[in-house]
Amino acid sequence: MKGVVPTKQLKKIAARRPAQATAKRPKIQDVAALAGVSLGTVSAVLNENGRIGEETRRRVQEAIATLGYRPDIYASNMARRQTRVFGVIVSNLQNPFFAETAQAMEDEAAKYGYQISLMATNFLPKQHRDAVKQLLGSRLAGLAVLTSEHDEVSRRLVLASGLPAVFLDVGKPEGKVSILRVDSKGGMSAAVQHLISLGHRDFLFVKNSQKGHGTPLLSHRLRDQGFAAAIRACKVKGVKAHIVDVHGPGADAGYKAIELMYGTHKFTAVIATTDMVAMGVYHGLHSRGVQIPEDVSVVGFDNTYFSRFMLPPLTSVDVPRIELSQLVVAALLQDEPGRLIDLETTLVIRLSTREPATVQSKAKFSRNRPST
Amino acid sequence: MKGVVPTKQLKKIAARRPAQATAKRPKIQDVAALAGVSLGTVSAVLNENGRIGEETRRRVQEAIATLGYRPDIYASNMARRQTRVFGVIVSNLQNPFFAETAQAMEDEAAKYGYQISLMATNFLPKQHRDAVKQLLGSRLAGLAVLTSEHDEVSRRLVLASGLPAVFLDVGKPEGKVSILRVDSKGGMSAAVQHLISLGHRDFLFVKNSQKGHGTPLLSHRLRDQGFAAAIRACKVKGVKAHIVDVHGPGADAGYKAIELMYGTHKFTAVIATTDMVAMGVYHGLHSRGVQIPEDVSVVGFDNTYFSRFMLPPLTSVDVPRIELSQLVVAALLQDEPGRLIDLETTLVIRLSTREPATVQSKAKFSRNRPST
DNA sequence: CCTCGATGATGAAACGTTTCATCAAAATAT
DNA sequence: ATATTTTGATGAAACGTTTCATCATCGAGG
Repeated sequence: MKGVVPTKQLKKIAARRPAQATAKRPKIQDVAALAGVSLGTVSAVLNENGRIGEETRRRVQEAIATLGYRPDIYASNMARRQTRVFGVIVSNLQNPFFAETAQAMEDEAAKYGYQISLMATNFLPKQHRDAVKQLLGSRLAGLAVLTSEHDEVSRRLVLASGLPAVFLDVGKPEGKVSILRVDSKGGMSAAVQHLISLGHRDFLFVKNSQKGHGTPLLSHRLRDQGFAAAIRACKVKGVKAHIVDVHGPGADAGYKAIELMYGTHKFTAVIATTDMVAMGVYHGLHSRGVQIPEDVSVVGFDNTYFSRFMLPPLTSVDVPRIELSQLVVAALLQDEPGRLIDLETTLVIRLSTREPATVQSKAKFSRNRPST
Repeated sequence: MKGVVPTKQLKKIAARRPAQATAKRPKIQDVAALAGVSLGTVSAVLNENGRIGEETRRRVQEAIATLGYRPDIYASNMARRQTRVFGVIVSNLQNPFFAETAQAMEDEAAKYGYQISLMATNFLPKQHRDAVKQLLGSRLAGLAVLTSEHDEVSRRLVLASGLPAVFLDVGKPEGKVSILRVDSKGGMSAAVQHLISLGHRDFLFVKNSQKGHGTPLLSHRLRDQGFAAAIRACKVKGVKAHIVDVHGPGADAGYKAIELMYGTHKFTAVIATTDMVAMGVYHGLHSRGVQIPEDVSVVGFDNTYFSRFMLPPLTSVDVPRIELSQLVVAALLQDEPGRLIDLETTLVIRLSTREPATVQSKAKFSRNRPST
């Protein structure tokens, strides 16, 4: 609130802001005139529809080039009653996974001349619904809901809009709504297998569901289920798992989880539902003097850019952002009945996982540490 | 490239995509009819310009409410020949500082009914220029260039456009271009003072300028200068500083910097030009068995959300994102001659800094560490 | 030579706003 | 009572595209 100009006054300015006398840009008319053709022809060339003769096309393109003409997307959108914008809803740009995904979506959409309108829900059901409403009200070409905390109301809004849409993880394809199913189960399974093969038997799984006001939100449900399934499916004797669910922003949740569980419960390996959560877990363990991976192994989920730089580098389940965005954009573009889209995950093993202490003592690993 | 539908085919679809038969929404006409007034009156009410009688305004607003009318921004933009969108250029969404700043900008702009069009340059001069061109070509209401790698060409493009703009750190106010000067000098000075008062004398400063093809880019120049100035200004005897400049993405650069300097140069404290870089520094030091802060202290710059969760939590210079976005948005809205805008920074002290080893041995600190 | 279909090109109408010159009515001054 | 100003409301024109029914041309088939 230190701004020089009070908010209220700015609001007035914002509303009245006069139309800028922009340096005038060429319009289709100009192109048409220069090329010696009609309006409609130029439009046809631009949009590659209709039939255009070879020679005409060349002339038009030449005219476009010499004038440096670029179509006015607002006029275009208005005439077509349909924008070239995909709405993208994410939970939280703070989380690098979403930041990276948003970036990937933008790049991918740009390939086809589409733009992205990005909204963050910050895990608040109200913001989520508002975002959906606002986006639906703006003539989008498609909507990608990349949060896993859905609410029924907004789901139905989207469905009713008839807009091509992609939801993450939750629900069934219906109308034009496709479901992108990240193979969380497979990822979790790989993580559990990996830890078990190292000799771990006592697990702590840290969930981070975000509680809405009324309905509990379904965030990361597939991951939770995947973990449970992996534990169940495991043939090895003596495997035990504690599950703890903490609310709040990712990293803080991880910290709290350790606060809650460490000391009172036995575990040699932690699986976090998110790299962010894993970060908090690191912090929690570290502040209790627990060494990773000597004392406790940790696995994350997302494989964000940062996981490489955590200390020690984090073993994490990779959710490929690039491919994800390709699949989503393709689905939105095609504008066909909703279907199920599957996305594979892979476990990336780094230094945060190794044999548990008991096993370790036999192997006698020792880390490169300076004599103090 | 695993998408089910080949890119080429998608491009065709993308171009031809038929106008969606959207559930038709009320237009101004409908509102006018219901309220029993004319088009222009409704428009006047909506934009709070012109003179409207009390009673009329009420009726119109009622009609708007009952119809659930929301103006079509595309038609509006077209008629006004001016959008309510601010262009925002950042370096890299991977970097949490930019992600958080982008979020803050979006929130702030939304308060005034404005939107954000976000572009990332990934430190590539070509992308930077392309972004500027594209944004300038789209009837923006203003442009914020929040990267510090400017290039002269795009600076002039912006200037020539006559658009209200804000640049970060570099250059002089001119035309409608304001300069937002983050007090990097003050921040650096605080960081250096802090370290010196702890007893440090041998510094390593890690720059991360991004080299363009032709011209070297000016990223973080103020921070570099701030560091140099702080060292120079310091009255204490025996202060020495090494400066190393590494290119590439932040965290990787930090790692490389340590690779280059550790062992061959003497330093007890590292100041990184960025939290991201600091992260890489952590990694580099750690992999050489160097303890933070026992052996080497580290200071970052930005104070991103993550710095709290690094191990140990990172001492960092805070650049307040919220206030930054308020200042920028205010400047863009006002649309007045460019001026100099100052933004304060503050040093946030966490656990990554303490007395250097020699001093420390006297004090006999010891960390809470479990007996292995 | 005539007809027909295919191919190319045309331009008027529509999209949903904002703007602005103009008008009507009411309030005020003369 | 008349002239003048103020206030409030009007609606046509413009914004820059896309769309689509229509027209012109040409080559082929009869």
